[in-house]
Amino acid sequence: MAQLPTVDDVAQRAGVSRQTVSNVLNSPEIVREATRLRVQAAIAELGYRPHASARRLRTQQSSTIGVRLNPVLNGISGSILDLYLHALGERADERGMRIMLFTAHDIDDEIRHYQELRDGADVDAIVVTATFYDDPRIEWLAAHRMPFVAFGRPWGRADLDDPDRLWVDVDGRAGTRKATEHLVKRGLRRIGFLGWPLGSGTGDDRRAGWQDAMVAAFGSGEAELAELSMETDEGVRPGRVVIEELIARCDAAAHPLDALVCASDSLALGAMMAVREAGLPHFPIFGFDNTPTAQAVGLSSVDQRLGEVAAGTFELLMGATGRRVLPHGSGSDDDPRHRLITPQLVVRRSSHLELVEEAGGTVPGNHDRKE
Amino acid sequence: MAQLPTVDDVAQRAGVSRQTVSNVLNSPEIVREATRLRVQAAIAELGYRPHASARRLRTQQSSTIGVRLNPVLNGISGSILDLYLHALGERADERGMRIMLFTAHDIDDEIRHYQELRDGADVDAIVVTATFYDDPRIEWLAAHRMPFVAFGRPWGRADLDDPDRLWVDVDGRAGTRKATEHLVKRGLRRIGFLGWPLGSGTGDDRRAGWQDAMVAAFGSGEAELAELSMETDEGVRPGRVVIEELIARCDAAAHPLDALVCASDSLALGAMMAVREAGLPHFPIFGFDNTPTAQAVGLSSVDQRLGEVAAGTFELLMGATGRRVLPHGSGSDDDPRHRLITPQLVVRRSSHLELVEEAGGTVPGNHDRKE
DNA sequence: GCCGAAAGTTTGAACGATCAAATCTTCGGT
DNA sequence: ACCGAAGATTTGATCGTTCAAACTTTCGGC
Repeated sequence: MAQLPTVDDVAQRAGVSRQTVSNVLNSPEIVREATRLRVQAAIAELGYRPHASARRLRTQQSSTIGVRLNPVLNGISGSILDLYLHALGERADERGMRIMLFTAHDIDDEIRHYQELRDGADVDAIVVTATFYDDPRIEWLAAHRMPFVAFGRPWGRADLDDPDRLWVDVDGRAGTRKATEHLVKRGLRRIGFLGWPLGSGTGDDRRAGWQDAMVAAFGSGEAELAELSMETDEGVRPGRVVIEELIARCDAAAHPLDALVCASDSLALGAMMAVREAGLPHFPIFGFDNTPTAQAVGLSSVDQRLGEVAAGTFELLMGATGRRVLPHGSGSDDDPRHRLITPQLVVRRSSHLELVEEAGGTVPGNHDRKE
Repeated sequence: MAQLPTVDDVAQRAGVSRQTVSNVLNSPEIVREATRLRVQAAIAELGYRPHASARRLRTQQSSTIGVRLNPVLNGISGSILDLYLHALGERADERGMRIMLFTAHDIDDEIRHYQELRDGADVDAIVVTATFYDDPRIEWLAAHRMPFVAFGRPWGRADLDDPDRLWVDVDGRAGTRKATEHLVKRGLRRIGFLGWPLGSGTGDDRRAGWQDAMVAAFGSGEAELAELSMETDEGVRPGRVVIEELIARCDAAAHPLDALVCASDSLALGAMMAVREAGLPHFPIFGFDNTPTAQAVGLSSVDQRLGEVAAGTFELLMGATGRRVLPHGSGSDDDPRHRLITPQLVVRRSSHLELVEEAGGTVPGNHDRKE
């Protein structure tokens, strides 16, 4: 058999017509059982598989979603998008969807790709990541009625509930609150926060969670909160530098720092190095993102549960169990247009460089504890 | 304009026929200049873009390659496949190609996906990663005459030069040799190697590079090589445990260890922790893979140059400058069927936890040095 | 036993492009 | 001015599938 079998081959074999074969595949319930079984047998015998491009041409659907593969910016945390991608891939498989990747050098380039993918009927929907205030990509997608989901809230926009703006995101505030509460429960009092400069939606959100917990537990006032927190740029080095200042400041105030919650694993790693240098081997630290690095060095962190995020992405695009992408702007009113995932603590034994105290097993299992 | 424009719309606008429009797009040289300009103007005015699925149906080509997105196994080093994917994406864009991702739970599942992608004409070729001895995926692809490139040599096979087996890989041996030579040049004598258990092609290859350099520089014999090297499973913890033994062993022999070359960044990170515990703050260590983690903690490493690997992948699939995938088994005899990329050292100042000695700049630039 | 509706199946057309062959133009040579 | 070949353009068919409408069969009710 030189050629791949087509519907006609199957039809001939089963003694029915093209369309009946097509029906067996797409709406089996309207075909009489006897015929259906005969056709299915023929399909199996010939090893027939529908030709995806032909189907797409006819249905104008690709069963494919497009995702931009962002350039690796920040060493450590860049990988969370990769983890999301992995999770998306698995969920896509369950729904019979595919993922098409593309790279772009800037936003305009990305929009150019959207257009190509749309016009070529290559994708049914787009997943937009790393969204920002007044994102032109969102405007473009909405204007062209292209189905999409954003990973990341439309920070600062009034239209959080705009039915045209589907989004999934991680509730960072709940995450840092959980981390802080965990430290409070362990009897710690002076819990600091190391975050990013004010103004980034995500960063402010994570700081708010720490603040919530501190106010609830100790009724901390503005002054104390300011004394216990610092802001700096993302990265290991900035984290290390700034945390020294914070420790010094608290020591000077005669209320030494007890523990630390950070806005990212990078910052936390820097802080971890600084506290070790400062001779505080058991200083508890929480990172955020639960990156492979955190796992490797035994840093406690907040896991974003990207599997849930990916599942939410498809729910928004295709409904709870649907097998095709819903048109842009549809969706029932009782179904919210977004998903906010609550992250999970991953507590690694001493909340910092744990390995030092461990017994020397050769192939240790996973000691992470989730809560 | 409700519908997207088609070739017919453009043809009508330009006062020519369908086929002429098609020719302008696919073989412009056979169209008279005047006509070509008229058609191009019409294309621009209407914003026409060819419908990818229709083209695929007719040409039986998808301009898409399939890549399996492997599950994140080992925390740190898993990301090198992601980096490769990024690089592939950029090269694909240059060639007008797309990348389709898929996930699979095991090898059989992966082959099932191959079949689907092939039968649906979804992809023109497959990129296979993490290949191993007598890989059934390779057999399947070759048997079904599906074009493919493997990232990773067919270790242990006699058919390294089988024209049916296209592969790209990184010359790990050259990488560890370079790293070792670098340490030799810095005046170090007792340079150890921390690798994986014998029998893994990649691991043995990396060990061989270290051995090459040690023999060339010092004429090291079997005994010394054995004394200076250890094997263990991949991971931070195993690395840390084993390196303590190695240090102790060398101290006992009255020839303390001076430096270390490792088969992975994970092992190197473990080693880094161990030597710091042992009170050796300036002990030079080289990792392998140049992962984000290595970058973050200032670990010297060997960069695989995945951009080059990705470029090689497309050269093998499509020729030096081609825009379409070559059929399986084609390719001229003078063009080798593989690419072996020489990696690059990334020397971070002291070849280990550098941050400690640095001045406290707030937003430091990239201090990595490549050689 | 006939009628009509419902269920099941088939037929022709279409999706939007390219291939192969047919037709029309151009143009140099005699 | 005519011929033939090369160059440029058009026409009909086709890729494999699904849609829409036409057609055939089944079956309950009177």
